[in-house]
Amino acid sequence: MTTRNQLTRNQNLVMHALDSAAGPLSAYTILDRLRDDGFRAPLQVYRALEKLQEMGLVHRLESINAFVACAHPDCHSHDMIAFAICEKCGKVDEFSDDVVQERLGAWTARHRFKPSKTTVEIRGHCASCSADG
Amino acid sequence: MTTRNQLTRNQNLVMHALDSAAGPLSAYTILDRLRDDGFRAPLQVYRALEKLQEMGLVHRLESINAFVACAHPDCHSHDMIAFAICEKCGKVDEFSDDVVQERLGAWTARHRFKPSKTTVEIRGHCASCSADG
DNA sequence: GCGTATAATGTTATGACATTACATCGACAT
DNA sequence: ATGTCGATGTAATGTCATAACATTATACGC
Repeated sequence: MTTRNQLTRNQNLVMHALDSAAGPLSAYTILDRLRDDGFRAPLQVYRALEKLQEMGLVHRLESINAFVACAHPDCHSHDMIAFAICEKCGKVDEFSDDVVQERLGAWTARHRFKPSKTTVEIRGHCASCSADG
Repeated sequence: MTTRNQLTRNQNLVMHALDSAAGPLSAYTILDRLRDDGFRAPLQVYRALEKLQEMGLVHRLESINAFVACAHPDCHSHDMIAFAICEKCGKVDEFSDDVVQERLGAWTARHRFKPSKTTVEIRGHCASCSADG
């Protein structure tokens, strides 16, 4: 976690907000939670999030416009990360699948498509939430 | 294409706007293009889009907040559809992959996760755009 | 035809998410 | 001290999506 120590104040605050959260947070929710720390404008959050994403410490969930702390020690080891997002409780499971990665890679290679970012997000109900009803 | 004939006026207009477009359109772009046809408010577009998506005639691209006409005669034949989206020219390729579907299905089954919607979107540069530079 | 239930539409306002533009500050090398 | 570069502060604006409520169209049993 060498990168972790080089974070700026704002990046640290945002990272901590995500770490302490049970699930993903929207940028504006993060903003609200950091009001007492001096945050005033969305841009302070978005700028920090951008850097944290570059460092692989945070992921953006495209399908729900929210951000989540990376669950793995170092996410840079995978190109593609998949998410299972519970629409009831908000819990997010992060996983990677080499076969999926391979297949998508095969498609892009075959079509000479140069991928820059791949999104795999499954929304639904997690085990405990679908048990509830 | 039986469903196609049962579309309402608004649904028809939105469908036609997407059909005539080279690539995906945002809801507000659709709205602008339908001003002359009497469209005034975003909701007219969003309501039509919602129905068209239910019928499988239109897909929403989560990662770019845009909508695209389905490329296949009947998309209901697949649970999961993947998209390759060119960030330069906007071209979208739609495909499905049984192996990917299988693997994601295996993961959700193993974790007793009940999926409702799955998003697979690859952003990058298409063949012709990456050739350009 | 007539009443009625249901779906679709029109309109205004508002909520939610994200970026542009520009000024300032701090660390650091020259 | 000064130029440079990255981070920050702030206001304004742009973009995407839905809530709430009134009205109109359509289908269907009688």
